Amino acid sequence: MNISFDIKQFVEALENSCHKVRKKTFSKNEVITNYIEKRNQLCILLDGSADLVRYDLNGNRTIIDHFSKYDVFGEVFYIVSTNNELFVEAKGKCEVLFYIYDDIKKKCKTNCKFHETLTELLPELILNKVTNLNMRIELLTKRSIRDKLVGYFNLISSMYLTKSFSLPFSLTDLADYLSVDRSAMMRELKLLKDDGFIEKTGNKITLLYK
Amino acid sequence: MNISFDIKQFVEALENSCHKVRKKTFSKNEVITNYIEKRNQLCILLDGSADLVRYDLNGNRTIIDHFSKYDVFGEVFYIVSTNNELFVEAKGKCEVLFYIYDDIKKKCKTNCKFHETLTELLPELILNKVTNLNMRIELLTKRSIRDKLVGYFNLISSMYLTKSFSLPFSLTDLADYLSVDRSAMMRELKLLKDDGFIEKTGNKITLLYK
DNA sequence: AATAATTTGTTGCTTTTGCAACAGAAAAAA
DNA sequence: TTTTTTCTGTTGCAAAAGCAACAAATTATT
Repeated sequence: MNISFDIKQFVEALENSCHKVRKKTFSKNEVITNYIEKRNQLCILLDGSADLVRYDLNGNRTIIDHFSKYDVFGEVFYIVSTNNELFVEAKGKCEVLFYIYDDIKKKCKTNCKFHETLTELLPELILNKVTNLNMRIELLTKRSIRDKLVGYFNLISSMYLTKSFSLPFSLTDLADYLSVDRSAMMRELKLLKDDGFIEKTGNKITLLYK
Repeated sequence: MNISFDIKQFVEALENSCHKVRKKTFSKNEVITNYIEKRNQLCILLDGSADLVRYDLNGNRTIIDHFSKYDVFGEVFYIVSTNNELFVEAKGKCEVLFYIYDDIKKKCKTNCKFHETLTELLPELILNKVTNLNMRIELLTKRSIRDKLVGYFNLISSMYLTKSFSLPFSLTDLADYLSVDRSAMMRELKLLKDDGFIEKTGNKITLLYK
């Protein structure tokens, strides 16, 4: 996305701020943070990729959100309801910046550059988030697995500006992201292939339509 | 929600701003606005209720979002992709404020009170939006109609702080909101009733569990 | 390099959901 | 008030999705 430059500014300002910011490194499958009521943490993924995951009472795993470089997450962006364990897990080596959001409102006495950058960039940062959430909702409201898959492929395709791409997810994770049964999704992928809509080798997809 | 006071401030500042703000009234079923690429309009619903609606290629109607007093909407919160007609329709008499977002960034020369209030309140406004979107996603990721219904009821119940409430939707609209077939939803509602989980008279629901 | 763990691909069977159609109730319009 | 329109409630049947189980392939770990 074209906000990466702004984010760099933001991160720099945050790191040089008068407030306490923690930076930490994680390796694959480690839990980066879990969402706790009222804490209002704001995290920035400086490097790597991670998933926001929930397990429901039936043991179904859902990938609520997928984060890559410079994405933001934390309770700031999510009201935590007690009956859902939410946590962010690293998909590989990750570098993460932690910050408590509430401090942003309390103006520091020295009126540092940090607050200036923050108030300027935060809305844009969050709007970017909103856009992602809306795209997600658009996918989830599709009525069939096929429509979800095609919708997702179109999204990736228009993001990378190519009809041929590797999925940023494993197929198992993609099913959890689209909130469908994995084997049913595999079946549908095969049908899409048989019907000549896509080509598929491993998790490399080529769109043949339009 | 507890942001209504802040929104009032916001609206006041907006109306007295140095920029062009349009206010307009709509009656039931009128189209308040449709989402147009790159316009970046920001709207505030001053009174009434309205739905953000999409019709897909198969003619399925989906209620993407439901707005009530002081909710914000517009392209600012949505990247418009060409293959989806998105519009907001009034569910009854509505009063709406229109504003073009891009003007917010361009600081006016006179450094008016408006910009101050705006930069202060906007992040909070949008965060509120994010929270709603996340709740929506949580509902949509539920794997069955029953889970979606129960999830939705729990939400309403905890919002109104009562186990007995009238649905803010017609049942037809609720199905579109949960993105499921209406008759299948009706069937599931009946099963929930038969299983003793809920009581239902018209669109008044009472939760019997917990 | 060998072993263990995870992911992919497939399938038969069951359950859930969607579709279509219709009658009655309720709400809106004339 | 009467008529028209929309919404609710129901059902049989068809289609889609979920579940479970397993082998093959791929990827990590030792």
